[in-house]
Amino acid sequence: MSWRKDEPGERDAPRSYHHGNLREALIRAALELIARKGTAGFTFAEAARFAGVSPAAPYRHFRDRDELMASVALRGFEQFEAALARAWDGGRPDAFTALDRVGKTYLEFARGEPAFYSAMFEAGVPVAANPTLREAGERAFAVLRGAAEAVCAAMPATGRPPALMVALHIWAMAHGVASLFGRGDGAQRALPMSPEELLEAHVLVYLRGLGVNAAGP
Amino acid sequence: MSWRKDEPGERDAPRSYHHGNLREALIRAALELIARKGTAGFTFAEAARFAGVSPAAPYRHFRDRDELMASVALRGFEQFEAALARAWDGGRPDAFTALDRVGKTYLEFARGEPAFYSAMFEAGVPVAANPTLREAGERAFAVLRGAAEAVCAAMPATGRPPALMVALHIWAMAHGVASLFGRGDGAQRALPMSPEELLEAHVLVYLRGLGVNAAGP
DNA sequence: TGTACATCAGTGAACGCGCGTTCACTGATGTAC
DNA sequence: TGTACATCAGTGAACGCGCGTTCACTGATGTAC
Repeated sequence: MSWRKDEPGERDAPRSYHHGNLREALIRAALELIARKGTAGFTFAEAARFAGVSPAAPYRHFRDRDELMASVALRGFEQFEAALARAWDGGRPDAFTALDRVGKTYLEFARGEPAFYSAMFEAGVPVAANPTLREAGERAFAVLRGAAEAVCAAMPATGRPPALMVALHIWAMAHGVASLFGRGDGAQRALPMSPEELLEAHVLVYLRGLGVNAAGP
Repeated sequence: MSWRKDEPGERDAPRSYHHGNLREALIRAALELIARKGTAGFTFAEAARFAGVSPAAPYRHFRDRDELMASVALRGFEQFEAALARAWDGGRPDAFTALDRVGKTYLEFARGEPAFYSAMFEAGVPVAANPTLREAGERAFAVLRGAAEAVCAAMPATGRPPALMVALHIWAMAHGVASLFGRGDGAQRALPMSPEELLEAHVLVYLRGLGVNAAGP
């Protein structure tokens, strides 16, 4: 058609016959379309249109829509891991302060990246069946696992709960609050407090139940 | 075509020109199709085919696919409420035993009724924007709220947490564990314990954190 | 009890549309010499 | 430095398909008298 794109959002380089980085552009197109219309209302053809290429072009990079979707989820897990690791920051200045940051980051990701979040947790992408995806998910979980280990290490040695269980509980709390109350879109419920406050209180009660004094020395 | 249906699953009455209860049949068809292929892979036309009627027939009962989807979610909330209320059973023989049953029932529903669960929580149905749906969701939540109140009533009057917060926390724990680990389909992660055990331990630690001795007298 | 009529649930044929997918192609890029 | 060639990313036209939606219709049901 022309040298210009049909859609905005891809201004990085002047288009030539070769796109340059269509694979990336398609992932970003998918993200944008999922954010706009949910995981259901997003098609391979539309992603191509959004990226400004012919409907046949995506086939050079993805076998089908599902593979593109899986790539979005993979990218999501990678960014999720990075965000959580940044928040954890080696457990500085102490495990409880850092854990609180991790919780807030979890909620922030769910709200700020609803497309990633949907692709990772709600779109029915078969994470367990895809080794690359599963490992990316496990790397993200490993951050929570590390945090749980630090929390457990702060407990008296007798009666320490298994760190893995604590990590799974932390994950469930963050995921539960994020899914139910912390999405950007309309799935909001009226709440007497913010999701952040709700999660913070939840973790505090939980840690107290473990026998930890999270308020610090 | 013939007197027989194209698909099994609808044998209740011998079909005549009038279906008899097409509205019900369409909801059940939607459930079956969602269970098979997820919320995305289910169409209005296919639901009609599954119910054994022409593609125009559903328009007598639902404005469009979204309205059918919302009806599925509504039915889901109703059944969810009923199941939770049955499990709670007025808090007998004591709040903690009953709460444990409620948690197990939450997980059982998520696993046993994945189509309802998806429609209610993952399909992007705008629950908050639809009064009927929202109220049905609130009635289901009210069961958890009642359980939380009973748990709080078992605490010493000084330092009782707000029952609403406790209810939201219970919801988040159950929902988090169910969503992450307790779905029937492939979204399973390898776990060192069953979702039921994980949730039970989670609630126990949480209650201990509230200062409650859930092990009973 | 029987007949006439209004109602309305479901029919079936038709339509336009966008999607997924394929194909032979073409233009840009990189590399060997 | 320049030329020839291989590679391959993206084109654009084409297709079959199923979906959503509409329409005038028809058969079943219920009700008034």
